[in-house]
Amino acid sequence: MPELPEVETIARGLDERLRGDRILSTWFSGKREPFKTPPQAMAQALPGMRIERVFRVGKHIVFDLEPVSPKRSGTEPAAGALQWIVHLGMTGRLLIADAASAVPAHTHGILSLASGRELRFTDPRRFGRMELHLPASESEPGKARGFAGTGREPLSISVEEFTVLFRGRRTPIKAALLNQKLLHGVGNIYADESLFRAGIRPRRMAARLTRADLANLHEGLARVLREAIALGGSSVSDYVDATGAKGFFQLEHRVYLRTGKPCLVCGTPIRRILVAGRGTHYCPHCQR
DNA sequence: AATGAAACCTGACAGC
DNA sequence: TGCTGTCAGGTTTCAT
Repeated sequence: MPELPEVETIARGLDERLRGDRILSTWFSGKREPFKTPPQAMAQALPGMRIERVFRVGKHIVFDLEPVSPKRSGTEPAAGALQWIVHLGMTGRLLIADAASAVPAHTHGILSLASGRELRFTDPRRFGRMELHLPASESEPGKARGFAGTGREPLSISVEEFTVLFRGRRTPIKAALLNQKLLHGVGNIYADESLFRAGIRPRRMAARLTRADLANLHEGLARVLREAIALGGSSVSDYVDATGAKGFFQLEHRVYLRTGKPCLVCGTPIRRILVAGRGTHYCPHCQR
């Protein structure tokens, strides 16, 4: 369901409310789909851990966990530290609830916390995933210890590095934007919205974009993501953040789901086509 | 190597 | 009311 701005909003809300709380016990459904790490392994590793921090990497939500009584060694991560990673897929939700409240349908994971609350993972469509990320072994001291995601961060990559990502790619620019091994975090809404802001047609070959096109796209993408984060993300159907609040960026969409409606810049009806198997919205006049 | 289509799931909604 | 078809914010896998 969520893309970078929605995941960022959820992660911030979870960090604010869960930091310092402790996992007492867990429950995981028997369904196979939502687990990259077997539920038995998570049920064994998570109890007794304290939540140090919650943050976003690409479309992943990362929980930094440490044993409650860690053996510290200088500035190194505490012995036994690990990360719990959640990807929400299309319909996944992470909600904080009172332990006494009714458990919603399609709940696949529950962490019971020392505060008396529960962190619940629900996902009707089961495209979401949970996994454990263990720190790199001592034998690889140079390796990054934390979960790094699959690609580069759209909000911190330089325009030079951004340009290099798309060099020689004989694929529509929209497909390249959705490729999480290049940039991670961009999904269907923000691909369409950033291409509109950059004035680029979604089917243009990535390799044939000019430096100016790519500079516009780099800028347009960062701007649309920042604005969306500031408004708490886009609530297109039933998206809500960790506190149950809706976002407001859907009111700022200029092309996404506006098929047939007049372009807000030139009045030309917005067109819908299929690119990389995804519904794609653009203005045939403003985007070339 | 890289690209596109299909598959994985369920729910909401429009039209008949 | 109920059936059918379409669509959905994502990723992986399998043919080309």
